[in-house]
Parts: sequence; C-alpha cells; structure tokens
Amino acid sequence: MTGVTLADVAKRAGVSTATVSMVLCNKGRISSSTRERVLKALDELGYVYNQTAANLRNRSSNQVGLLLHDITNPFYGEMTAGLSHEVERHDRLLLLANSEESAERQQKFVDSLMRNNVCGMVLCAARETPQSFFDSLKRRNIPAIMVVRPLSDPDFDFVGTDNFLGAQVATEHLLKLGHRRIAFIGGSQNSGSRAQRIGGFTSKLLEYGITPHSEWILTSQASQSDGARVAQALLTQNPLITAAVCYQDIVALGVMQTLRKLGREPGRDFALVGFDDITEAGLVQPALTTVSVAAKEIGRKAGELLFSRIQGNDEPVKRIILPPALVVRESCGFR
Amino acid sequence: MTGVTLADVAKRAGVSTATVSMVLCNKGRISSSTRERVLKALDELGYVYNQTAANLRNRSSNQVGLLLHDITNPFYGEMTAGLSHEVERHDRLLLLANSEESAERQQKFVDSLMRNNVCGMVLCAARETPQSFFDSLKRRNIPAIMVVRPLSDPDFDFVGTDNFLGAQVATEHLLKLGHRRIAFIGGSQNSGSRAQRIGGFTSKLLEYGITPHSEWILTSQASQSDGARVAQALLTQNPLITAAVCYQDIVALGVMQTLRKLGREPGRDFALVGFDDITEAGLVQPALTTVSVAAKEIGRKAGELLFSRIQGNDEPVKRIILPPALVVRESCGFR
DNA sequence: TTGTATGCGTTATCAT
DNA sequence: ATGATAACGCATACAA
Repeated sequence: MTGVTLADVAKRAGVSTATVSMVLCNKGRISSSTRERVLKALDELGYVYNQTAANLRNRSSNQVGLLLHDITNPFYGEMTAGLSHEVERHDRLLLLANSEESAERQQKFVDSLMRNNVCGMVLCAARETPQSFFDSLKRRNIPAIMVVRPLSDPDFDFVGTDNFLGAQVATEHLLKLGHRRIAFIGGSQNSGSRAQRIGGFTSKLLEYGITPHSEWILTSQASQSDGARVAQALLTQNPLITAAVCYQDIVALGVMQTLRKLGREPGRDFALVGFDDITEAGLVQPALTTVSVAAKEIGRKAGELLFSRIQGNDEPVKRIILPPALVVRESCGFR
Repeated sequence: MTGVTLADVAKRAGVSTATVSMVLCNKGRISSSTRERVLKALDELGYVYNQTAANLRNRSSNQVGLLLHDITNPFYGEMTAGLSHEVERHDRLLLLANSEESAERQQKFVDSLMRNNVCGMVLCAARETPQSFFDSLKRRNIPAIMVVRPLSDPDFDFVGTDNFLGAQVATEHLLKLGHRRIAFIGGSQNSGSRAQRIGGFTSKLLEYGITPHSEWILTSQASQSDGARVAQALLTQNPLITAAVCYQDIVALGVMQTLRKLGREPGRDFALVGFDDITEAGLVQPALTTVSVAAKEIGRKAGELLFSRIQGNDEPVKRIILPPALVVRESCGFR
C-alpha cells in the first residue's frame, strides 16, 4: 500500500477530491485543462485506486464467487476457464473456493463470500448439501447460478448438460450397431446426473422393445480401478453382454482393462461408450467413443446468465441445458 | 444485501456499536450477559458482517490473488488446490486470474488485484513478461511469490521444482535399463524450465559417456497432438532411438499414440518417461512412468511462504525447490 | 465493562 | 465547471 489517496492527488493538482473522483470515473463535465492537471498528479504520485473504499461507498462489489467441489478435476478446470473469461469480460474478479465435497466447508465458504459482498456466485454444490444451504442463499437474495449437478433446488438458475439426452444418444448408437444386451456401468447411487443418464439409457432400451435388467446397472467409484472391479463380476457372470454405456470415461477405461483380462478386445468383441470426453478418451487404444459435455461452454453460459441477473434481469428461473455431442471413435467397432 | 448493520444490532441489544464490534471480534472484555444479548440480536436480525467495511477501516484485506496462465492445465489445477487449501487455513479468500499467457492481460489482472487491495499474491508469470511487470509489483511492495517458472526476477520468493535433478533421475532410469539412444521431446524454445530439464538430461548422458544429439531434442506445444506430431518425424527418421524423456506427461501421451501408429508398443519396444505426474499418467495403458513434481505441494508451500511474508517475515528472498520423485509405472517396461 | 466519537478512501448531493 | 461535505459500515482510542 503506497497510501496515496484521492485527497493527496487533489491537493497536488489544486482541485477538490470530487473533481479527481470525476476524472477517474469519467463522470460529470470537467474542463480538459483541469483533467490534464489531475491526470498528471495521478501519475506523479503513483496513485492506486482503492476499490474497497469505492465498494463500500457504492454498496456494491466487483467480485463474483465460484464454489466447486473439486478444482483438481479437469472437467471443472475447463469450466473455470470458461467462467473466468466471462468474468474478465465484465471487469470483475473471481473468488474461487473448493469445498472438496464437504457440506460444512461449503457453507463456510458461501458465508464468507457473502460477507465479502460478492455481487453473484456460481455454484456446483457438494453432494450432501442440506436444504438450509439453499435457504441461506435465498435469504440473502444474491444472484446465484447452479451448474453441472442437476436438481439442486428448483428456485435457482441452472446451467448444465442434458444427461438424459446424452445417455439416449449413446444408447441408441449401440442399439443401431445391433447390440441388444447392454449394461450401464458406473456413478454413485446418490448422484442426480447418474439418475438422469440411467433414465436416458433405459428409456431408449424400452423404445427398442428391450426390458432393462436392473442387475446390469452397476454403481462404481469415479476411478479406473473401481470400474475394472465392478465390470469383472458382471462380465464373467453374464458373458452374453456385448456392450456398455459407462457413466464416465474413466470408468470405461477400467472396463477396457477387464475386457482384455477376460480375453475380449474392446471395439471388436465388445462395444463401449463413455461420458465426458476427457483427454484420455482420444488417447487410449481403441480410442473411446464418448458423449462430450462442453465444460468450457457451461462456464461461459453460467457467467453470461449470472451477469444478466446482476444487471437486473428478473425473468423467471432459467435452466440452460447444453446439448451433448456423441464423439464417435473406435471403441464400438472400426469401420 | 440485507442491510443490517452493527448499529441496528446495537440498538436492538441496547448497547453501543463498539460493544457489538467487540463481541464479533472477541476483543476486549465484555460481560457474558451482554454478550448473550448481542448474540441474540445478531441472530434475530440476521446480521451479515461487512468485510469490505472492515477491510477499509483496517487498511487490510482478507484476500490473496493467484495469477496463472492456464487453469485448464491439470498441473495448475492441482497446484491451485494446494494453495486454496492453505488459503482457507488462514481464513482468507482466493482471487483467481487466468492470463492465458498474455502479458497484457496479466498486467491488467495484477493492477486489478492491487486496486482490490489483496494482501499478497502467488504468480506464475506469462512467458513474455516484461521487466516493468516485476517493477510495478515491487513498487507496491506487496508480498508476492513466484511459482513453477524459474528465473522470473531474483528479487522475488520462488517455489518450484528441481527440473535439473528431475530430468537427471528420469534419464538415469532409462540409462540403467540399458537404453543408449534417448531423445528429449517437448517444451517450448524459450521455456526456462525446459532449459533446466535439458540440462539434467544432457549432463546425465555425458556422465554415461554418451554425446547428446541436438537433433534428438525436440520442441513441441503443450498438447498431446503436437507431441504426436513432432515424434512422428523423429521416430520415422531415427528408428534406432529406443527411449525418450518427455518434457510433459501430455507430450508423452502423444508420443505413445505415434509409437502405436508406427507399430511399436510403448513399454515393450520403446521406453518413455514423462514429467508432472498428472492424473492421466496413472490411467493410460501402459501407465506412464513419470517425474512427479508435486504440484499440490508447490501450491501449499507457496501459500505457507506467502502467509509468513504477510505476517511480517522479512528474511532474505527465498527459493524453495521441491525434490522431484520418479514414479515408476509401466511405460519403460513391465517387470 | 461499556459508550462516544472519529476516520478509513471513496462517491454523490448540493452548492457555488 | 468545480468545491464542500456527508455518508458507506466498521474498529479503535479514549473517556466514563
């Protein structure tokens, strides 16, 4: 802190603080001669604007918050980049908080963001978020956009991807290739995204006159090893299964491992579709066919919506659902 | 903004604002009876502390800035998580800015962070950062820690990894496995980290009596596809090369692709070591042997040092160099 | 132990 | 076109 204030500059330029302030904000009409003088004084003194004071006086803030549960996940890294870009475009600053999936820390962060007067926030809530969390958010009445995880609370704007449709597209792809015995592998029991994907999966099966087997729908951790583990049991007991939709790409990678262990070659003896289009998907052999959910775009759209809310847009609650895209590679057969 | 202030609470509780303030900060001695009353009023009114006002009054701030050039890069995601954790431990908030490698935007961000009065910052400066950037930072005299990219400006604290040693360890690993024709793939021409890694690479070759071929040292973008591209030319023209140290894991992943395209199986016909130990490294097949630079730890250490500076530690400039660790997986052969 | 009064650096209202 | 001054919400020195 250099400590140079408006008053110092004013004295130096031989004007009032009001004048300096107006020069800084380009408000009011000031003769170009005094403007010159002020500008010169500003420069000579190495003045640095005190946003904190301005925020207090204006009862506003130039900061928005982003609450994530795992910044380490490349998907959220992408999303953050998209949002960050939008935030910059609006000359705001981004406050980042990482709940690491703890409801307690999440609440702490949001409280902190509120104390810091953020003008809005983007949230990907932890899985076990209590209703009280959303309530406290509403009470303060600060613009907040939920992202990625569906069904947080219907009163909030939401930006995410169409899990249902994504799973439908993935499933139909397998169906059209002639597969009839298809499993769904991965995701945790209490995941809303997973519920939607399973919905897309089963609905499409039914559309083709196929009754979904609930024993062919497996949960797993979000890791390759656990994907491999759960697939092992399923595929040894049900060798007639010829394809699977996986909840995540990483799970699909695990399934690939298991297939090879069982002497079956993915892409030839078995068809596999993943979800997320992570980098590795294009890398493995055979390259993984997957549903892409455009993480960066989610961030960008969330920012766009947030700023429109900040600027007073009071249309009814919005749900922006980005269309997923099937990225066809090699894991369902080469042609 | 609910708009409830200290004064409102004070009135309600029948005390002065000073008392309320003291209750909030746990300062001064206040009878437990009035404390009760204040706490009750606080709660009833749904008071929310105004950090902005406090910051102004205290001539301080509870925010630290983090300037990155690519939040999308998993390495920086990890680092951010480490720093974020440390920031939380100190009850501060983290302002994130993404320069996308533009010196101009970077300067804009830092100016903005300064106007917002951050109490400190962690910086991974853009590659083409002009000296004026560092000068403006020094002028304001705000604690700043440089990370990852070496040699920014000797007057700043630095936290990074030992690139030289890391590359030596990686190279020696290949050498001990019997490889004698080893390439170095990746990194951009003007990268300081890369220069250090090449130093480790060549010095170790020389130690084993091998003369480094400059044509076997390639630059590439930090992407899988470019890694694949540059490897293609090298490996078709020099089929006798049996191993490579890659500047980054992502580049190594690209090289894997190329190898397969050329009918060579990584881990069997060719040995590969990466750098960074990103999540994908453990996921691909064969899993990538790599030099871990403990991204999270860099973030944590940077935070630790930053807060010690903020608290007044005025020891001479520090350079914290974290030891790299070779993570042996499968890409140099299974055993 | 608690209250009074002042100032942090800015902006906006009202004069001039 | 510009100046004086009163907030913004809080913390603290000092008084009581």
